[in-house]
Amino acid sequence: MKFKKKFVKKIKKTETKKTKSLPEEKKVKTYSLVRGMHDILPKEEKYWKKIFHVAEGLAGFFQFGRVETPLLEEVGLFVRSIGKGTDVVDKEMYTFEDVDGSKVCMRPEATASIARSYIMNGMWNVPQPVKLWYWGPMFRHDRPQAGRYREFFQAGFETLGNADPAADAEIILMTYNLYKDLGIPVEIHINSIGNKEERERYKEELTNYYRSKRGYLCADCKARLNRNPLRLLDCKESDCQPIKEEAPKIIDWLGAESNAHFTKVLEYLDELGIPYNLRHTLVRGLDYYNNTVFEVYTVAGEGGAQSALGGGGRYDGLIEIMGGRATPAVGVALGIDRAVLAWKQYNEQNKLVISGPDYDIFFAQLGEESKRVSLRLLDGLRKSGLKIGFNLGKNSLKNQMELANNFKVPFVIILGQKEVQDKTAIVRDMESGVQEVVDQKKLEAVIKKKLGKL
RNA sequence: GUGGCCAUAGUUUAAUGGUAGAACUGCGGGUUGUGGUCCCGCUAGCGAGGGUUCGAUUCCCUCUGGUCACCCCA
Repeated sequence: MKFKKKFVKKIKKTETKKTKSLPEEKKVKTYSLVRGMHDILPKEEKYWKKIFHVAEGLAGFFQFGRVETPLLEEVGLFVRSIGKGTDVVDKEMYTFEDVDGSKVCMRPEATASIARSYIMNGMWNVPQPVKLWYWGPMFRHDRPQAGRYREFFQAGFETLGNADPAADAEIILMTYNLYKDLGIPVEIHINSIGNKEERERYKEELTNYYRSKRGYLCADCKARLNRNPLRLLDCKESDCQPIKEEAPKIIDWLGAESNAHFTKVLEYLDELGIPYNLRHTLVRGLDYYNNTVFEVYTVAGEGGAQSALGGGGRYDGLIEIMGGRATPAVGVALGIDRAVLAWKQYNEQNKLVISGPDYDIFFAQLGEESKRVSLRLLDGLRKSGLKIGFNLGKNSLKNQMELANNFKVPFVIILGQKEVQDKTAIVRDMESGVQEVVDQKKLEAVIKKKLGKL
């Protein structure tokens, strides 16, 4: 990191020098990011690493195998699964022609790829259910905002081949635990949208209801009435709220089977002590969902439109639509960028610091001779498990002490000419300033003892 | 995709129709074997293009990017 920074600086310096010395020369072009793309810098890494670690741990315990599907897929895969008429497919896909003329796109989500993989790899021939999880970048050409990027990371858990409500509960439990373990306060919103027939009947009912109120609707809602009636329930226009309140609820249109499934899911959640909000206006934007749908929202931060951290539900029809055997499935997709954002906001609000000192100790070297053996000594300590800070680019001890101080390490190893000769090293206690000469062979043991790691 | 707001060093910012000052960070120094404070120095900037003007960082337009709301979603 230090090295990289320096290196960049150097390059920049020579560039500006060049342009300055040649007055008529054009300026060196600088690059900006492609819209909606962003760098994830080392500074952020502790958040990403921790989230990945927790997700991986959950996947491990609940026996989800990691699957890595390609970033590039056939366009048709998503058109078929997510559905024509959805924004994701119609407006937001990065679609282009491959070199051979075939139409491909950057995946906007992973569930369709998982379904494809399940079918292609004949996963119905292994003991069911098949539980898979993933972590990787997705691409949607949406208008960027804080917490909404065109390249963004999602993690997801998918259970294929299990129709039991317990599978739904397991997925929701994992979702809830992920944020709970991180310390991000969240709430789960849940609803059931029944099966296709129930939904169609409900849509009709809803449309009829809204038609009767047509005169009182906002312009957006009038458009939604024809285009995507379920979206009427999402309207935030204050004039439409009373109409929304009175609107028929999908839950009242569920058949016995769907109802029983949903009831069981809720029973599981009660048993698990997971708080949830029944939200009858919750309908998800992708076509493949049925029965259970849920979303997870952070209650940290300003709220804002980007407070949805993830969402998922059941998609019992998807595998069949995609050409496989009828296979019930349930899953969740979690927005990692948003989790990072929410977590950072939450920590800031509550003045929490998530990392301790960067290193256990700092290694300082002084003089040519010492520098030469330093790397060797450091490498010797590599397997000790100690986190050691060092900077062989610095030559003055003063500078290195300053660094050690910035890193807030409790101890510094000092290796000078004299110590090289004697095959010793100095261990300095930064708190008290007390120094001790230690045989190089005993260095690891002495430090570990001081750090209480033995 | 629609609309509003914004754009000065790495970061946070100041001022100005005559090309910019500061703080923090970074690098170096305060006699080359010792940190936290203090002092000094150095590096580094007007997002891009066009227009108005004798002259634009400043005014206007376009683009780009950010941000917010909508749409939608993670």
